[in-house]
Amino acid sequence: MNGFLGTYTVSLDDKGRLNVPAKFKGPLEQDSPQLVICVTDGFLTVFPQREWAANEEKLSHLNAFDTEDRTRLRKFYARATECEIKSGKILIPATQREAVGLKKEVKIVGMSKTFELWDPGRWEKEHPGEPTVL
Amino acid sequence: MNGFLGTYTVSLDDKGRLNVPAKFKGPLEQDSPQLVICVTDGFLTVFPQREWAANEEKLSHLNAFDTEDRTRLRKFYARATECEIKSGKILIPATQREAVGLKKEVKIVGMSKTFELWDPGRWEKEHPGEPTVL
DNA sequence: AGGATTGTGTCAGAAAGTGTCATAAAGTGT
DNA sequence: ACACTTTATGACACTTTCTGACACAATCCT
Repeated sequence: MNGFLGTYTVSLDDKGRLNVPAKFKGPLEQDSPQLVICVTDGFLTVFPQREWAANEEKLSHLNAFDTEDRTRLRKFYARATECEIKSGKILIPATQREAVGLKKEVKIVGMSKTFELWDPGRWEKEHPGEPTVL
Repeated sequence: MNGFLGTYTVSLDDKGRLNVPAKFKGPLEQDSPQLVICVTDGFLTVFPQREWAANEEKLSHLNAFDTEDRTRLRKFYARATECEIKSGKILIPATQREAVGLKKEVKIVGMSKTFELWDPGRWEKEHPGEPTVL
């Protein structure tokens, strides 16, 4: 498996659940249904559990008693949520949806180890003419 | 489990009890209902029992006869209280609520091993534009 | 002791999250 | 091009979680 590749357009259902494309479903479900969704600059980044842990590892040198370090940790942790694929769908918490303006339609963009969720409008604005592949 | 993640807005009930979000409840209750709440710079830090013990361990090398070390120890111990989750709620002592200006609404901010409680006003002032995730 | 304050358990209604299924659409093999 | 399989969508019923409120217990104060 080569990681998450391609750009899809999928829909959220009435409760804000993402219909995960079959190609992403496999890797996610067999590894572990757990994942972490993090608000980045105007879009959401989805980390499979293992990948999140790897990133967290990189912060382990920071000192939770130091005010500045704590601020950095907060940036990381405060914007994240733990989620799960259930019945092939991922519920994106309402607040995260709102934070990046997700409505009914969502662009899913593979980034190998992780993938991103974009509002199609914002995606087009920041990546004009980018084809939707797959 | 990835520890405490995300930013929530929850309410205190009429007696000042924090309604703990379900995602935080599990870890807290299964580990042990005991926890320690500590006044930090303008907000409260909540340590699950085990995490408190781990931090205490780290401070054990400090010298109780050294003036500076004593000051640091005091910061840690004098501002802390032992609390408990009961019926899924944590009673925040009135003095701690007042110390950091908590009113009806509270921001809960996950910090992995611990989590923080902020007055929304102060949170927004110190973290402008930070999304409320979850 | 009496009254006030603070702490605790519980519950009902509202809101949010979850499982499942029928239909529609897309992809596959012959 | 056809029949068949897989995948995506939308809808519905159901469950869990959150909130605010109430009643009662414990504690403090004079």
